[in-house]
This record gives sequence, C-alpha cells and structure tokens, in this order.
Amino acid sequence: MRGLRLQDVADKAGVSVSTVSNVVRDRPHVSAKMRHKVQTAIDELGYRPNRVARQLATGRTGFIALAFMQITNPYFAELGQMMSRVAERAGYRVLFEETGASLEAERELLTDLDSSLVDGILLQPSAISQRELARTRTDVPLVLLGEASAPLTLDHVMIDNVAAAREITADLIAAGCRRIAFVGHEETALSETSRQRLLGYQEALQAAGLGVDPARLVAFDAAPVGTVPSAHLPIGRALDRGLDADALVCRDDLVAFGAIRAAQERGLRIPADLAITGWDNTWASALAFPGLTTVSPNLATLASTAFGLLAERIDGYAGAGRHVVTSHSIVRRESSPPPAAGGE
Amino acid sequence: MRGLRLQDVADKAGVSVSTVSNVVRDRPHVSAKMRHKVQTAIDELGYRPNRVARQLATGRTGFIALAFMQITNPYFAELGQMMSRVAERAGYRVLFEETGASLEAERELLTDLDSSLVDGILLQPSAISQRELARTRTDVPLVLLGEASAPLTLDHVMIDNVAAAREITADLIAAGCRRIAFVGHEETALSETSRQRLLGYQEALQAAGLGVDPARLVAFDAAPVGTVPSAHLPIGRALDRGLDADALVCRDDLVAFGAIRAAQERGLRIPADLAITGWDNTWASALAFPGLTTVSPNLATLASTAFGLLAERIDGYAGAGRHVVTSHSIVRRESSPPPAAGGE
DNA sequence: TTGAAAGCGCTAACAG
DNA sequence: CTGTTAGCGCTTTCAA
Repeated sequence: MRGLRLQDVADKAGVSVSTVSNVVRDRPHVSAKMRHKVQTAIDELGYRPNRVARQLATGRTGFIALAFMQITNPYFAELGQMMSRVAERAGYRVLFEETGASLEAERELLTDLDSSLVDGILLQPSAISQRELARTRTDVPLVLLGEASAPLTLDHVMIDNVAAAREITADLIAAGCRRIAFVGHEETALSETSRQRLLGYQEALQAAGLGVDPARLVAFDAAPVGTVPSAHLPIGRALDRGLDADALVCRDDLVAFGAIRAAQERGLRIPADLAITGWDNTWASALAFPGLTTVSPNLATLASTAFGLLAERIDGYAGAGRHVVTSHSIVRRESSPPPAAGGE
Repeated sequence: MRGLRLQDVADKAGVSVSTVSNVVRDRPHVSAKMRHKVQTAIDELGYRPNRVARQLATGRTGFIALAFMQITNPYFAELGQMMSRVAERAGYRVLFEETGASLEAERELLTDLDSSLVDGILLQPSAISQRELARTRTDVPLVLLGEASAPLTLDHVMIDNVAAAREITADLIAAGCRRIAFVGHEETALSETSRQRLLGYQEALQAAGLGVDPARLVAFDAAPVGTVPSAHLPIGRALDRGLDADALVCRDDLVAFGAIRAAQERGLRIPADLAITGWDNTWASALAFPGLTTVSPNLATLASTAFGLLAERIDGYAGAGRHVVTSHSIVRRESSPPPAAGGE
C-alpha cells in the first residue's frame, strides 16, 4: 500500500498522471470514459493521494490552529469541538494548541507555527500584549477570540462581556439580592476578561443605586495550569472571614463550582442564603446541584463567525481588522432566585 | 518572509544548500566557521524551514493522531493534554480526532488518516469490532487505548478495570455498605468498558458473600454526543421508584455527578444516606460537593506508555502486539464513608 | 480533452 | 568537510 503514486495509477490505466490527478480531484473537462477507466484503476489499486505532497504543491495544508490556555477547561473543550465541526464542513482540520497562558507559548505560536504547518491561526490570547500582537508578522492569517483588547488591524470575535455582566448582575438585583459580591478575578494581574466583567458588575450595581463595596471583591489567583482547580478554598476563606454577601457573581463556571462547594460545605442554602452565578454555560453547569445560572455565549455563532473571518483571510482578503460581537444569553437555573421572587 | 528558501540562505552565505540544511538540522560534521557564517545568514534573513517540504522529503510528518469519542468528556481532555506533553518532548505534535463513538468515524480514521498525514495513531475505540481492527491494514502504526478488547496483533494499553471495580466496591463494603447498586451502564448495547466494571463490581459483592440483585443495576443510554449529559434524570427516576441502595458505584465521573445531583435534589445525605463513587478522577471530581471518591487511572503512565509503544512502531518495531496494563488507584473523598466507619 | 514537464522546498546519497 | 544532484508525490501551466 505504501508508496503507491499517481504514476502507478496512470500506468495501470494507461493515461497520464495529470489525467489521474484531475479525476482524483474531481475536476471538470475529463471525459466520462477516461474518468471511469481511471476510477477503476484507483479502486483496484486502492490508491489514496498523498496529502503532504499535495500540500507542498499547492502551498496549503488544510489545517488551522486553534490556540487557547488549556483544553481541560470545559469552555475551551466545547469551543474546540464546535470549531472542529465548523471547519470540517469547509474541508479544514483543526490543530489544538495549548498555551498554558504563557507569554512565550503565545509568541512561539505566532512565529513557529507559521512555517507552512497551518493555513491560519485562531488565537484566544491571554498573556500577549495588544502592541505585540499588532506588530506580529502578517505571514499567516490570524483571527483573535475572546475579550482581550485587540489591535484594530486584526480580526476579532468576542461577546459583549460588559453587557453580559451587567445583565446577570441586574438579574440578581431584580430577584432581591442587595449585597452582591464579585468572585474570582486575578489578584496579582487582572486579566482583560475579569476587568470587563467587573466593569459590567459595577455598572449594574450603580444603575440600581447600590454602592460598590471593595470588601465584596474576592480576588485570588487561579490554580496553576494542569492542576485541579480549587476555587472553593479561597472562597471558603472569604466566607469564613465573614464576607457580607447574599449573592456571588463568579468570573466563570469553574469559580462558580468552587463557590457552590464552599457554600455547601458551610451549610448555606443556595440560593436562599447565597445566590451564585457563573459564566460560560459549559455542560457541568447543567449537571451541578443546584443547576448554575450562567452567561451563555452562543458558541455556534462564535465559532462559525471566527472561522468565516479566517477563511476569508486565507482566501486572500487583506482589508482592515473586523471586530465582531456575537450574541450571548443568560441561562437561569436554580442557583439564583427567580426574578419574580421580589424583595428580601 | 514567505517563499524564503534554503537556497536563498545558501546564496547569501555563499555556501551550498546542503550545508545550510546541515546547520538548520544541527547535524555534526560542519565546521564552526561554516556554522557561524550560515547561522548569521539565517538570522539576518529570518529564515524558517518549510515543514511540509521536509515532511515530503523524509516521509515523516511529526504528527500523531489521538482519537477518542469526544473532547468534552473531561477524561479525554486530560488524556489529550497529557499525551500532547509527552509527545512534545519527543518532537511530535498531537492531532485530536473526535469519533463521536460512531463506527464510520472510527473506520474512516483508519483508512483516511493514513494518507501520510500522521506517523501513527492512538485510538480509544468504542464502536469498531475487534475483528475489524485485527484486519485493519498495518499501513500506519496503531496503538489502542482503553478496555475494549483488542486483537493480539496490536499494541494495547489499559488499566485493569475489573480489579479497579472490585477494589472500589470492596471499599464500600468495608465501610459498611450492603445494598450497593451499579449505575450508568448502557441499556441497549453494553460497552466493553461497562462490562468489565460490572464484572468487578459483581466479584466484590460475591467475595463478601453479598448477593447480586439485578434490581440494583441502573442502566440507561448516555445523552447523544454533543449534548449536555443528564444522568441525573434516569438516576432520579430510579430513586423515585424506590431503588433499594445505600451506595452507588457509578460507571464514570459524569454519571456520578448526575447521581450526586439526583440524590441532593431528593434531600438524601451523601454519604450517610447514599454513598457514591465515580471513575476517572477528572478535575471535576475534586471540585464536586461532596468530593467524589473515584477510580484514578495513572494518566501520566498511561500516556507515556502508549506513546512509547507507538514511537517504537514508528521507528520500525514490527513484533507482535504488546498488551500493557498500567496502574490505577482509588482516590477517597467525602462521597463515600471512611473505611474505618465499620458496620451500618 | 489529454499529456509532458517544470516546479513546490527539503533531504540524502554520492562525489569531490 | 562541502557541494551536486536526484528524488519525495502532487499540481499546474503550456503544448499537442
């Protein structure tokens, strides 16, 4: 089977390699007779085209890279799954690339991966600066995902984090919560993601005439990459120190799971004693008890939009960066009180 | 930057392409002087080798495929992460391939992917039969993962599912549980995985002189691929129908999470009223409340063993199939009573 | 419509 | 130790 070339098929069928090539690629201008003769030879020999040789000849690999912090975060697993499906329909394969949120890994990705290995890159940056991104060689098409601020020159797809944070916080207020804390933003280096979500949280409080109490901001640094997340420990400590809150707006679902655990360990009823919300709507938020109220990005739209932009770049589009905001919704489950519940 | 060839570097440095090639690949027998001259040219030009051309010339891609049901299952995400790290150290990249547990996808993988795209395949089969696997063309090196029975001709890495199931069940018995149910095996088509875990469960019960009551087997079909798992619904129904059990040995962690939710919805205390165990020890089992007692495969060993076997095959080993059993342990958390607890 | 031949960029014999 | 050259298997003009 190995080493079966276009030439072998051509010999067997008594035609030229280019005719066989045309048949293999299903191109027009091949007579039905030829096509049949060649197809027979292909079938009998069990010929399969060598993708690498084709890649070298065409200059395209049919691969795109999808780079993010880590695959064990269910949000990225779901994003990756969705992206693979979208890409597959267009004949692309997706290569997952973990950066571990490290600056070097993100840099390396942009320089090292260009080497004709992929036709384009989808990157959800977490460490690299906007300036460095802007300066990056435009060698290989690049589309950015997520809320990190992106240079105007690059394509970028995100959801409106500020609005979503505002909405989910407003929901809690409408349900009667008055002492709402924000949980899970970074302690040492605030990420752009956390910044935007904090902003929306603050806006919602102010719009309701509620003060923003710094004592209700529970920051901590996430567990090291590859480690089991353990958000329940710092949250537990905050509760033990007497955090004065009737609701927790968590930075993401993983933090929210930790919050649920910390609350339950302390015998707090959710949402009666403490409402909890998350962010991402991954599978686990439906399976948690109580079910987690959370921000749900429209992953299908996000993935197809991002892939679409990248495909256009690959096909030669060279215009200015396009910044697209895709939709989200709030999924209400049992971890937050129903809006109809009224005041305290 | 694009279209910068070995020849360009050679011209600039005033040497031949093969010398440049030798420098790029860091091969011996190049004088320090030459090396320096060439390296300077490489740096000034910003040359990067074209991986695809190298692939065509060497016949190796540096890719291996890792194929499994679905990436959103945290076990596979963690396995994939671990495998990527192991492979990276050996200079390989891992291509994730979702089969969705479909027979066609697994077949396609073995025929379609061989086309010089990857140097080898790691497959955790779920639908394809042992006979079909045995008959598969040995075109591209293949190593099987998981407990599906594998043909003797192929390499295979797994943990001892029967023993692990026996151990975790015996643990529950030692802690005083007497009415232990098994939860989450398939209703319509029992998988080999479930079969082995059921077997170990049964053996432990019999070894303790406890009868095996068919009424304590709670089977149901998993949610369709890509859907939110909802094991809590069928488990809830079983509880409502009066399932007579003081412990649930769950097929895997996802089922266990559903069991926790179903139990908590009904006000059952875990483990006092109902002990629950899982399988996989994914990150979520530490974050659940109560923390989940679960079987923990040694993922690092599993990944490096499987990769090692595959690398040997890629490097030409052509001997008989090797079947390796890697270690596991039981991680005890709060969802099961401590062994010291004694009788009821 | 079909065929011949020149690359795609790199590696690896072999010669010098 | 360095250079020359013939592939790797496919695509793609360009002639026929």
